[in-house]
Amino acid sequence: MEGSSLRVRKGAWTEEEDLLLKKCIEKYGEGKWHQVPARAGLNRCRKSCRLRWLNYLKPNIKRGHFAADEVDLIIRLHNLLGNRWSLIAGRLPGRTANDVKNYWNTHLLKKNIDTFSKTSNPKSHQLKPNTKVIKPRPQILSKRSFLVNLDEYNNNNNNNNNNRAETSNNVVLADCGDNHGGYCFPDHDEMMWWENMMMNEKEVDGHQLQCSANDIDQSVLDQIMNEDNYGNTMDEFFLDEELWNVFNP
DNA sequence: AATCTCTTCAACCGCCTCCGG
DNA sequence: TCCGGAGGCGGTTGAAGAGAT
Repeated sequence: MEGSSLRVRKGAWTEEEDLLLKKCIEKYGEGKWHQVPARAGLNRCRKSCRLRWLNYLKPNIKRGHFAADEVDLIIRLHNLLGNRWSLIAGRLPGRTANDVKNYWNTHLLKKNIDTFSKTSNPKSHQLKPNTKVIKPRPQILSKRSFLVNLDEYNNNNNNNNNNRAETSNNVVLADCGDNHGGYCFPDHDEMMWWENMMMNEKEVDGHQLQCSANDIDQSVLDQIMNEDNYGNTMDEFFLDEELWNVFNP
């Protein structure tokens, strides 16, 4: 059992340990966490190293107060996704899942509880008591299975109406996370996609997932299929009922 | 000044999923 | 098919600092 060894150090990290870890990641890159403690000369378990890097040492991590627009986004995404902190954090550049979770628990959770008990202002961005949180089912696809299934999916649509753009299938999202080495939607497309989804909150609450297949440009799909890196690790695909069935016959 | 209480957030823990042997 | 190891995630804890009494 990890962390049960008496020899493994726990607790707050020292500057020296941070430095060792940083140098190790710079030299060998992220990943292979089981090798990191030995490589870095650290008396820490792999999980501790990974966490320290992802939540604290990694470059571009944004520290300090959450801006109003970030808070707004967190509230909206939490409405949609529930406690899927890594997904939410993935839409907030520089913020980690731990940061978002902590912020929610310390700042927003209390607010929501207060809001529930005092008011039901429809214009409020606070969680509505009866909001049904969408919990999309994650599907992990390797490059191979993604391409096969995508092919099947397109064939089905082509058979039906010969025009993907007219399909009613709804793709929910492709989570690329930040560190998976997999495909990410280009910023603009991704932003538009999320904006689109969140602008349609009413239907989302009614469980109709929002991004139809024609919202994802063919060029984006082409890029997925040509992306060499895609699928070496895995990305999650969240699918609506119909598309889920296509991918899981 | 001392003590108590509250808040924050870094870090840990346990669980789940995937992959490779 | 099974099993163990690795990566990753969400929930929880506890130390440290801030504020109140």
